[in-house]
Amino acid sequence: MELGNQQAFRALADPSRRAILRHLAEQDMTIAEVASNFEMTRAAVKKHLKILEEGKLISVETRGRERINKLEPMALKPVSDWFNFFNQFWDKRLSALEKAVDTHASQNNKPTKN
Amino acid sequence: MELGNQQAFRALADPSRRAILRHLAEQDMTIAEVASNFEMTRAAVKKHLKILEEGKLISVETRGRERINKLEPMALKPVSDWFNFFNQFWDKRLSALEKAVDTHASQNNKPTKN
DNA sequence: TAAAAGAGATACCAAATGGTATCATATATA
DNA sequence: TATATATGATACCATTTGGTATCTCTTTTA
Repeated sequence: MELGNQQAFRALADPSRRAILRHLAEQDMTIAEVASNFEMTRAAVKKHLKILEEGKLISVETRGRERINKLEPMALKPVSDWFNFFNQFWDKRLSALEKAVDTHASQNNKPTKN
Repeated sequence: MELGNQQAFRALADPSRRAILRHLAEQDMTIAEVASNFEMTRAAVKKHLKILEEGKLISVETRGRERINKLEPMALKPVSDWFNFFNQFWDKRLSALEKAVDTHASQNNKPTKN
């Protein structure tokens, strides 16, 4: 039943790991390259990468002696979807919009700006 | 700098706490009421509620000897916004829509359905 | 007012977490 | 081939985490 992938939620709980994801959004990186952006040992970074991998938030491609870490953005979608449950509470605007687009409704019930 | 509220991310990392939020989305509850939905002691639930409160995901109103726990859905927005950074990778549709609404653009560049 | 109910506060515990240091292995490269 | 590079694998450590049990405090209520 468990919505949204627990391992992904867990991986996202740590600020260093979220920062790593932002870096990997820019470009694929080896472990050492990722580590160069942090004041942590390479071993610590590798642990974070492992947890990100367990959450399927990144994938790893071995190339020679290097491991290329690559963002897997689709894995974030189920997590993001978990939040959408709460859209009903904090922002009816977007969900109304989605519905409008999906049904090709006109802009009569235009949401209030901002 | 820290985007998206670390305390909220931390609070959301635990499945029990996410379940509590879903329950509180239905209705406000006392600690005992929340606890009745779980196979945990009331003390354990109270700890979870404390962490949710630290992440500002819930607020607490003391009423007599009871503490009414109430969902604060707005606190989820910054977290959800953090994910929107990654929209560019997995879903250009919604972000395009947001922009269209914010700028009052017409439906000329209507995003592809689904 | 005495008893029950709801919650707060500690103290404690096992396991997970985030980190380091060290040694081993595999792969390029001079 | 010898050496430097990139990573893997352990072992270890302090702190946090998720949980229980117990005792106290406050507020209802019989």
